Amino acid sequence: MENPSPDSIIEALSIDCVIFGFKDGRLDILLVKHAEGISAGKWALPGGWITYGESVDEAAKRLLKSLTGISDIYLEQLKAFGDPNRYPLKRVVTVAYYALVNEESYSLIPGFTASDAQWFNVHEVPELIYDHNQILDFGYRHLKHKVRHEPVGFNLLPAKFTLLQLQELYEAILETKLDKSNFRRKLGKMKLLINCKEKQKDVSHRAAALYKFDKRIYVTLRKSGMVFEL
Amino acid sequence: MENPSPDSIIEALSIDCVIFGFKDGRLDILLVKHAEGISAGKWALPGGWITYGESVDEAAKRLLKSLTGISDIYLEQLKAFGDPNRYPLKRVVTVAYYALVNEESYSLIPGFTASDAQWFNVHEVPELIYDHNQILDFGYRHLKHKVRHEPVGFNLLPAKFTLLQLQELYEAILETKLDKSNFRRKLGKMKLLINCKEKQKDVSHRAAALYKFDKRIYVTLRKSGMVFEL
DNA sequence: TTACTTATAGTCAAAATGACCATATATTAG
DNA sequence: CTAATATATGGTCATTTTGACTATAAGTAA
Repeated sequence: MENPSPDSIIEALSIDCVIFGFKDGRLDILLVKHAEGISAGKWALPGGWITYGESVDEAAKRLLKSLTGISDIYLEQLKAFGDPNRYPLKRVVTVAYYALVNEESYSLIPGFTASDAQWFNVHEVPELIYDHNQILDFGYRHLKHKVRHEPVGFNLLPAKFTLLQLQELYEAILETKLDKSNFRRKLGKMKLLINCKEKQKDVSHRAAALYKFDKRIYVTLRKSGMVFEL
Repeated sequence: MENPSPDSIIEALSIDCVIFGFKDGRLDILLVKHAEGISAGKWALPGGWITYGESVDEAAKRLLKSLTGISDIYLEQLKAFGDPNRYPLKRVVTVAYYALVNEESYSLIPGFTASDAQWFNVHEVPELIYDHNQILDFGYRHLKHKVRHEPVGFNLLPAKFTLLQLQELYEAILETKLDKSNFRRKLGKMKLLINCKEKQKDVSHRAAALYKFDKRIYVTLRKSGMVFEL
């Protein structure tokens, strides 16, 4: 049994990406509108086919870039979805990825198989094709869980951020209100943040200090786990 | 493009299971010895092919049962492994599952494509076929992480167990020593355990109380997450 | 009876948490 | 210039949780 050529697709396998963005205190999700095929005109998670020449991880990166213009971001496998009837035309198992991006850093470029690419508030998502709403739900639950045990949330912020922005991010993901003072104290003790010695600009109130996170500690905490009970 | 018949296999997709067991304070992993094919005589994770008629989850259950005789256990998807060269003959993406079983409750029955099925101490695993050592490593790391945030460890114990057994389980998984008194206090406050009002039997020392876990609280803690820092 | 093993309960200082309060520093309306 | 109003930043304090120990109880085995 020989493999087809490296750039022909594996019929039974696809990729779908659940991409979270954050802006103005709202958690968003990136969707594309299909331009062709049986799902033309409908909203969907960005995705596509895996080819013989690339790993599944590489396919996810490639597809995300070609559909939205986004590259070099936090992208991690979520789960394979393998119900026999999830895709109408034939049997396709899809490997879902989830990604965290700083929404402001990217301008969306719909790829040539997508007629549109747009951010949606995670609570105002339209009906999606196939089982994509299910995949999205799974991804959101996963993010909620993960953010409490690993410092992944930082991928959603710009490189330099204020403590309030960070707090609002956690509030948006976890859907709770947090005490400002206690939040700061907890982060202080984690030693995860480095004060940039800079101030916020163009705000109509006292400017907050800007922070970035310490990559060394970040890696340690991702491996060892942490507790972010709030 | 039509699908083949429901019981023919999807060429590009397989399943592999990382199955953890626990006995006498040791964490074990279940391996099978292949009886046929290019990997005959070598140890591997239990696995096989997915057919067109079943979901990926169903395939995992079916394969685990046919290879080892084990059914009705905690089985959850781990991750898809999709390196283009992971399988020598053709391009195959495998979906790995991990399972937790009480080793004493099952007698292993090697299926007809396996010549042997055996428990190995998780730290004394032989060289496995393909990328199975990698998959196993990933599964072990996953378990270590998960056990601290969800009460999944209980699936590795018999229905009724002593607090010392539970502690030894955590010690084996996390590779640490824990303080007995503090461990009990922490568990007491979680309200996860129910005292069976029975005593251990046939031990040559003071008999310990037997506990089972409260399924209601168990489900709550699995959803909401918990903190089991030790 | 004594040694040995594990069970189970309790102590106590240190650290962390949760619910507050107080003050500082900036902008803007009047 | 002054007051109103945003947000920043730091602090208090009672309560809870942790970590490191100590002490006693209840069995078996020699």
